[in-house]
Amino acid sequence: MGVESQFLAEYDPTAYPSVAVTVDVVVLTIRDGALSVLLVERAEHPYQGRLALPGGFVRDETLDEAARRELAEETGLRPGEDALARVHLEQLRSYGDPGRDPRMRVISVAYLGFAPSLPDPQAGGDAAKAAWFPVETVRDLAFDHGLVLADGLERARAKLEYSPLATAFLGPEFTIAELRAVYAAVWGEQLHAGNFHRKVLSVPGFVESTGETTTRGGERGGPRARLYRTGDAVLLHPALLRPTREEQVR
Amino acid sequence: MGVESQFLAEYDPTAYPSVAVTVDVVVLTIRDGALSVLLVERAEHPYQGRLALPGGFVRDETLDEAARRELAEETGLRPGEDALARVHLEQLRSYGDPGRDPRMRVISVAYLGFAPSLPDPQAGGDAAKAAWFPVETVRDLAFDHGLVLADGLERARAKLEYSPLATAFLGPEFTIAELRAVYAAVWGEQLHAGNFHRKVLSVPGFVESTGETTTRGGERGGPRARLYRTGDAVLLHPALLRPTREEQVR
DNA sequence: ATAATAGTGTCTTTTAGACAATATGCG
DNA sequence: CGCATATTGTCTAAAAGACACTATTAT
Repeated sequence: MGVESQFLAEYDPTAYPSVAVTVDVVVLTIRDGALSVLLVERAEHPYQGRLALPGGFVRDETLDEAARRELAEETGLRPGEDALARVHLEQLRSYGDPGRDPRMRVISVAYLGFAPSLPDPQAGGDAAKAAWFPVETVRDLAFDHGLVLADGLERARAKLEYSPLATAFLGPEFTIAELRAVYAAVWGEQLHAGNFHRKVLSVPGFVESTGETTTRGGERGGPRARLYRTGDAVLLHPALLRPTREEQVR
Repeated sequence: MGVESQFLAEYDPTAYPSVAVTVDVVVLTIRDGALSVLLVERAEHPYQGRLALPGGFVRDETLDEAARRELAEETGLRPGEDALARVHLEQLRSYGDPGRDPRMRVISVAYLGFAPSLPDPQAGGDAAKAAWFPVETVRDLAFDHGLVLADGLERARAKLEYSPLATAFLGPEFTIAELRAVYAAVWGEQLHAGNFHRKVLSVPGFVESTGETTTRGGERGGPRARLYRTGDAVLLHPALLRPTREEQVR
């Protein structure tokens, strides 16, 4: 018995109806100080006209490649472009409840992305209207994308605690104040400037100095700030914990 | 244009060849003090005779249900059984590289389980030989299951730090020493008894006293230990961090 | 000049971890 | 009895967090 026919014998199409696999991407960025997510307006049924996460079917490629391809298509960035390469992408989790898509059984592998400031999306080719939306204003997404977004936000908030990925929201050089603004936007909390500053510099490998400073002070005054780039740490130790949330413990 | 036909128009079978979706389960338990994983011997090609994670095709059910069903089938536990209900199961991540299964494109949604001591698996019905193996002895798994297992172990180790899930490896009542043995087995490190004891009791909601003690002391002497059950915390705060691994930070 | 901000200093509280001490109960 | 173990005590170091202070620069 050949491998193929044997497999098909095990694979009873009645018991296992055909399944589609898609990737959906939660790409986050900071725009005007607000944590924002890339959404597209659906052109077709179901959920026509509703906002949804960018995504599409997986082709003959890895899941990671599918996620990056979808991201490129929806942002209108060229695959080789530097800005695209600087987006951090990681798998979030998969969603496969029967009925989550009314058309057929669809398993969606969701990805989470952290992007530096990007140009406004160009509705490149077949892509529907895409735009950045502050996450606080988002509601009534298509499919179960509201749940996916919520899971992505929680992952992002947790990730900033123990990984240096906050720097993925910034350019190659940044000030401690800019880094603090990322944490404030993602966590939705103000952070104490002095303590944050000392803490960041005390974590080995989080950031390294460039030796340079900004060419001018802040908008409303203040000294020039030193510039840093991302260090070589992959884990923050000790971690930068969110302000105590005793309430959320139980 | 109907919803179905419209979908099919978008879904070009050339560009998107048919895909199978499976669940694979990394179930961990503590046996004789060693962290162990449930594996099955493959009866069929490919990888005939090799050990693999238990798993199978997703039917008309949620992914979570599929994982619990596969777990029940491979352990021989009845679906309604109490022991099965006490197994903690959570989604790990998905694996979908083209070529990871030589027969066709297979996307596998992996689950991670924490089980209390279970009876030896009964090769229930069509299930292949299943048994528990100490994770340290495992090698050469079928497919990419070695990678899946490694990811599951890392998740389990991290999870013990900030969640009370270590108690899922134990019965409903346990001593602090038993809990410490779980941490030692999963992390592969000895922990200081005195400091561990005080730390566990200091974390709000981690464990609560039953007021009872064991009926006799340890095998080789010592006083009777107090018994505890799992508390109502879902997050440990402050967390129980692994002994410093400065080395692994970069 | 005024106000805002970068960066540093100081102090208190919490937590981690090393180590010791005491009491209990098995063989 | 002798030893292993449960539990508690003590002390030190690391880290978190509150708050104050100085220097710098935009307006």
